[in-house]
Amino acid sequence: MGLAKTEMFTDLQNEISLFAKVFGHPARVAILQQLFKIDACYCGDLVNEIGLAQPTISQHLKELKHLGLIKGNVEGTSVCYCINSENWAKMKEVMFKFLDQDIPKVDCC
Amino acid sequence: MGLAKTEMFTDLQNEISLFAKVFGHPARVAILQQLFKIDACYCGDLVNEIGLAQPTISQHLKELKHLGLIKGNVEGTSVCYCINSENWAKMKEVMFKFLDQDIPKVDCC
DNA sequence: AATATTAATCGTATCATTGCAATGAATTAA
DNA sequence: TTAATTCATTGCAATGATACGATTAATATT
Repeated sequence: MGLAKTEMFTDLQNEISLFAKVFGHPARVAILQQLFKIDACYCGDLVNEIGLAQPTISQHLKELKHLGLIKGNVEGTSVCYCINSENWAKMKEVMFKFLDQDIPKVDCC
Repeated sequence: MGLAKTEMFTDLQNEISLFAKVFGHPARVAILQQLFKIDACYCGDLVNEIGLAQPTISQHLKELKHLGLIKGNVEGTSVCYCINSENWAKMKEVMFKFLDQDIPKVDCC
């Protein structure tokens, strides 16, 4: 069906999967890495840096913005993007807790 | 096109996105949480715990196994799954480095 | 005003993902 | 041997994701 049955999972499980999903494409990973590398970045710079078409980059930026991980600031005809520090920290906490669980001592396999 | 152009990204970017993609579904998050909670877990237990059909769970398990994050051990007619500690640690290191980047002091927005 | 620049949106083609019924494979129990 | 149990695999239908050309919207420049 291509549709995750979110109603049968906990809020935390859905939250983790939503964050993970947005990192599940190399273009969005590349965008975020670039935003970390240089403090502010214009959409056009990302189009040049990454080899995808402008509408494609714009769409990926939209998803990152929708999840609150980046902010966009209109400056004339161009738009400056940057990491949303507060939300990134919140996301990091959620993901760290999930990834950093204690691995069981007993190994069944 | 529904197809990520992996060739235009770095190995690290592709690796991060592959790990993230597998966490991008709440069922797989739930499976992993259960495997952390109880040391060993049979496929049937997961089908009961999570409300999805057996073939669906089996498919999610296959993806987790394919990425090396879990191991499966056949015991008679049932199969016991558990976390692959070594690979989980490797994955954690990669994801931590990505998530834990220094947030730029300068905020453009 | 006319043009140029930048980025968002729309529409669409294509491939991926999800979910499950049906079936098959392997082992165990009777 | 037959039946039951457990899980993997197959095949299909439905939905989601990706990419981009064409267009639109907004601002800046001339």
